[in-house]
Amino acid sequence: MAPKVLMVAEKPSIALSLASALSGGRMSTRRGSTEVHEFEGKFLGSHAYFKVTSVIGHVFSVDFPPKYQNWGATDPMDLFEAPILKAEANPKAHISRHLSQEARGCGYLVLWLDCDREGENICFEVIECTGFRRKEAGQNVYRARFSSVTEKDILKAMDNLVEPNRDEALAVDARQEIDLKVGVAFTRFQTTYFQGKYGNLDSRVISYGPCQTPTLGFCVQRYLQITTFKPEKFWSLHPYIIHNGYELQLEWDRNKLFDIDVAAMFQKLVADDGALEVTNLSTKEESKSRPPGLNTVNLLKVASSALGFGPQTAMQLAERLYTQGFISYPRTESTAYPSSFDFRGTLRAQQNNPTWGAYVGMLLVDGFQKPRLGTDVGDHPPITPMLSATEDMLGNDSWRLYQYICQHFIGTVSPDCKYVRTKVEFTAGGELFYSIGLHVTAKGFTSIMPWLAVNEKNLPQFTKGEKIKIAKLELYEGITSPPGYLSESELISLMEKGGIGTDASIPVHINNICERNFVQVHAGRTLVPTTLGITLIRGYQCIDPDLCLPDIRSFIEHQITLIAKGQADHFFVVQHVLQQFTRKYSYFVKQIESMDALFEAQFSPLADSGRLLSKCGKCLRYMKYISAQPSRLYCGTCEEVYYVPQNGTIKLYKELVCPLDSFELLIFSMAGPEGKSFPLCPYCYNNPPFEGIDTLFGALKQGSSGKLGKGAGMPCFLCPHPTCRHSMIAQGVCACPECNGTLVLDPVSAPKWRVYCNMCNCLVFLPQGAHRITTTRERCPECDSTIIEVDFNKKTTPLSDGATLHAGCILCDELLHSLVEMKHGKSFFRRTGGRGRGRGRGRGRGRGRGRTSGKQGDPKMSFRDF
DNA sequence: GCAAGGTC
Repeated sequence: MAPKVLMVAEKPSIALSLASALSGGRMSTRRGSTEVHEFEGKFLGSHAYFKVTSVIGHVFSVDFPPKYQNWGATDPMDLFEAPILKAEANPKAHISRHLSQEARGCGYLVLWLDCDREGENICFEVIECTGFRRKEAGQNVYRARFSSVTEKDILKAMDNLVEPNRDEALAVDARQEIDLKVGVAFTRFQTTYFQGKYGNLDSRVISYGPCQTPTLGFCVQRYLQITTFKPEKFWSLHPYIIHNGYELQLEWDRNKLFDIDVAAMFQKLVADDGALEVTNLSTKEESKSRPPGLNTVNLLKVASSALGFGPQTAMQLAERLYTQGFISYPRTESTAYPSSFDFRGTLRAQQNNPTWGAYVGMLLVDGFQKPRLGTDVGDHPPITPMLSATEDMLGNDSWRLYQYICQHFIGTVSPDCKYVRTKVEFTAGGELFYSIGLHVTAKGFTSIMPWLAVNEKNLPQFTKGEKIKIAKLELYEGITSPPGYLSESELISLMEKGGIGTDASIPVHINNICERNFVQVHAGRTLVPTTLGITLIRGYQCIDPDLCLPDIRSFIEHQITLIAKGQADHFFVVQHVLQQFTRKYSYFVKQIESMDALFEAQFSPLADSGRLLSKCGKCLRYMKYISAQPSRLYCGTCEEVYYVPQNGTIKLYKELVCPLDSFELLIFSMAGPEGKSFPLCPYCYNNPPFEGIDTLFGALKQGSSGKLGKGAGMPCFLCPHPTCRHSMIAQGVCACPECNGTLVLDPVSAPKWRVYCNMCNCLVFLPQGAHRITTTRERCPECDSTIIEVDFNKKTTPLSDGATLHAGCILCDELLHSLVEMKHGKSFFRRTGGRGRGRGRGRGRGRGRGRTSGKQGDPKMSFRDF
């Protein structure tokens, strides 16, 4: 039987290209976790059956075991020596299972992962998943090394299969462990230290990372340059002449002087002379080079500085253009085109484009240029257009990015821009002056990239030795000015130079420091650090400047490169680096007070923050509500903090009190018109009073609503208190038709009365405009739902005799049922939570909510006709 | 609630 060969690429697009190239397009494709392309062909000289599939980036990512996940119970110091686990990076994609299934019965595994360290690491993840080399012998693993995804390179790689490089893969393992331990330890420590102390410190997490912190460092460094800048006056001598009808201001050879007396002395010398003598005339042909191919980082810089798109947005737009077939793969470091690149074909695709088709047609006729040599990193070719498009097809934002990519590509194969530069030199009173003229002789690529055009400047004719009267002599007084805030584009350059992040992760790091409220993006996409960002960096500078310098990344990179090159052992390198960071960490902890001194000067203590909101059940004094993230209540008397749900508004709930702990109840309203509102007791929310409540309602902890977030405690709609009128027991109406949850009455939803599910996003509108809707203690004899009482508005009451009061079951009462309307949030079809996590237990007991089947059978069915 | 790196 012909042997089976499994080939695995890093992403679906490469699997497709590979399969197409190797099969000559004769293959069959089936769906799976990722697509699988199958065909027959030759492998190592004999007939073989091929399957080509892919992963989607890394299969695994590292994390700490569960017992280290509890912030309160883990000393961050212990993280350095903690074990680490590899878990599937995207469990929903089931890549591991996919690979193991596809590998079954295969005799050969060929690894086509990207040819960089990360790719090498993924090779071993794939080997792990397929179980190759573990089961029977006779299984062979090969690594294909390809420098581009072209048919030529693919075939060449097939003929030169090698072994995967374990050292390179181990270097990545080392980086993962180091980044995890260092990042998480510092982040947890400084978050818990500062978060608990200051009220107006607006950040849920004060993160630290060997990439994000130096990135922030760059922004703050510029900020400090600006604030510490001392403007200085300077003076410059500018003679004006009128010659052959031109009025000209000449430049001074000394440019500027910072001493007015000396400048004035030169002014006098020149003025006394009164005339300028032309001492030299020179002309030179110069050229401005067309750009090399476009890589990701340069695309991001232009997108930010010229198009106003942040890196994250730019990448999203590029990604979409790529999947729609308008541009080539947008993540590449290379600026050199592969030798086989089809310039003519790529240009031809654009020759009918209404915007630049004419120019492209001209290039095709007159002959286009070979592009400049760029650097070839061996990943992907530069970013180029594929299909021609117009603005109508793409929409404004995509179009602008696409337009740039096209202009850049066409620019790379256009002629250089040629111009003549004329310099005329003068002397007067012993001082030298000059004027420069520019005359473009061939626009070249600047006709397609007009913003790079050379500005023409005409000069009149001069003759050497000629003397020209000075029309006016100006002693210009200027003042030096500080640089502007760091632009995003400058930051990207600095990161690239400092080796901070990669083309794919640079946008993520920038986004991170924005989201953590360390910097803000201002007009012109400049990055302005916040008080928090500045204080953090100044703190690191006080304690251990290494922590925020780019060298911290280069140090790690350098160390793991030793592993990659086989010059050092993985274990010892990790141990050594972690030892260094452990020392840095413990020194940082010891010295944290010097950083805290800076925080004290900028932020106000908890006791001075927030506004009085509700009474503490322990001391019966008012607690303060601190709205800065993470929003929380602070009891100054008990010195206790009670977190509340985030991303919404919180109000006192009619001075009602929790029967369990005497804390005053609050009403939390999620943002948005359909955001639900619910009561909660701050104490119960932080300390769920019923044992097992977190496992019982585990689905909520998973963030079924998204808004409550992980670790959310127990709002009243989850409370099983049998008599409190705010509990789920009292406010629950019936079972959720969508999940295992319970529909509860939104107590403050008047006049748009509604019930919502306490688990998923199911929303049911009750009779609108009613004066009052309340739950009763009665249950429906048919379906066991809670009977609700509706007090209709006098004017709009649907009751025949003008009565306003009506009680009934929303499922079985004909009138109520006809007035009820079901809505969903976005995820109609998604079952959040999932069944069988222990929920349902304890529910339906006592005043069960419609789970017991009445004559209608499954209550879900009754929602069909809503 | 935490890092950085893939890719979607």
